[in-house]
Amino acid sequence: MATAARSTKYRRQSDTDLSRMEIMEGAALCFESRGYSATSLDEVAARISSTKGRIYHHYASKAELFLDVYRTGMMMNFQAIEPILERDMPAIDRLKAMLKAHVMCVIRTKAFQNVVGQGVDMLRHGTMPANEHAELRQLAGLRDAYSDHFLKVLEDAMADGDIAYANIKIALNSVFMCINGPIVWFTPRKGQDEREIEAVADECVLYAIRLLGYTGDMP
Amino acid sequence: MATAARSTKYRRQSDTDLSRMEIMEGAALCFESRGYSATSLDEVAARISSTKGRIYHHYASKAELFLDVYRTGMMMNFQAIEPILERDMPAIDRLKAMLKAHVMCVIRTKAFQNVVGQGVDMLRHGTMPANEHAELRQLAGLRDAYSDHFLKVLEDAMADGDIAYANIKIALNSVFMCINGPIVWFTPRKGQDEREIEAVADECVLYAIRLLGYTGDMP
DNA sequence: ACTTGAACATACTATCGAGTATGTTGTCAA
DNA sequence: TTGACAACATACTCGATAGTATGTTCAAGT
Repeated sequence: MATAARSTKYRRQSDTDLSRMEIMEGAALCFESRGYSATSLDEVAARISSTKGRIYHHYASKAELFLDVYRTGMMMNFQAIEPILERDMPAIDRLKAMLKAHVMCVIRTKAFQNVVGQGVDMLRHGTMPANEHAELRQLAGLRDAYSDHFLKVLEDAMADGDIAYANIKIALNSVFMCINGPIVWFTPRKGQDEREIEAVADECVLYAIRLLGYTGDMP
Repeated sequence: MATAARSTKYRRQSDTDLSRMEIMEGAALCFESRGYSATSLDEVAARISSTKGRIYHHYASKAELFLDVYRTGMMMNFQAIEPILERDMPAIDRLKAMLKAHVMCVIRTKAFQNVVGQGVDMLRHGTMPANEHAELRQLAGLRDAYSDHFLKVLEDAMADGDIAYANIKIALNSVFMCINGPIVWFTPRKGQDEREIEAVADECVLYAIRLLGYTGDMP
């Protein structure tokens, strides 16, 4: 809806990124609701009122489409927290801001984040075909890098005495479970405006930092 | 390993429950690692050094096997917390005990709990074939009943002033995300004894009740 | 001891979906 | 303007797998 509808049947060469994004959005929704292997490319094509031919014109395989959705989901996450990383503020405040940004991003890009989650445990159990497996590992590296940003803020906030945890890995996992929760249980309501969504996100953030032993209150 | 190995090729009629349990354990592991639809019944059979014929002797379809694993997983959960429900103690203590029991159960029956999770969002998106869908709804009711037990303890503990939350649904979801976390991130180490597992569980419980605003310390 | 049926194993079918081969339409550069 | 190629659509192939049909072994009642 963002771009004017073309009257032509086929789209222009310069629009291939738009085409790929449309495919990815359809794929993300399908993968989210039925899972990677239960989703057929015919379904994905039907969702965007297209055909399998279009998908195979842009992607070499189903796995590559999946990986592109995965990568795009991770990019969205990075873009959400990157501006905060450079800000000069106490670790605890940076942590709060990062959590909030992450949850908002997660809610907005729910389908993509669900695919990211699927990708993570596809790697864990090695279901991907061998040729794409390498790329999957690379993307998992992205995920680790993202996680590390939170790990460092946690360490800093701990050093400042604002939070307290026993095992940082378990703590970080618990935090992520908490702030990724909306991927699983959040269902957007019709006519739900930005304020309501922010309220949900704020509550998630509150629980996440409380979990870390933070006893102050929220802004 | 609990029962002595039979020297006979086929097992006795009275052992059909044992046979079904063995099938379910293999299925749970397969479903956990590759997902429901990516798992073939030949894989499940191979995992228990058997054949598809045996599975179809006990189950009418792949979906029914899945549902039986689901049901069994839920039963394990109920059995874990049921004795605690009858105990006469302050709500906050009951909450702690229930959380601990749940996490321990979840870690011990990881594969089954993963299947429960898959079942939940299979229902949400209606992927199950229509005939088994009714049974899936029934099992979802079991899940809700289980969830309600925690919901009530939360309300009681809130009334006692021991915890504090804004939206109880979001709070409960966050708690479950936290205590179900091990299903996703826990990987059993070789030679890891009961004490170490309990330590992990205790930490999960700590984070879960901290999340609810509890500021006391743990036993 | 023999017969019936439960508990499997083996061999087959039918369908679905990933991938391919080929056809069609329109864009754009020269 | 035209021809080459990008952007698809259509029509197929082929392997994997859910489900079935049938064969085999043994346990237990009589």
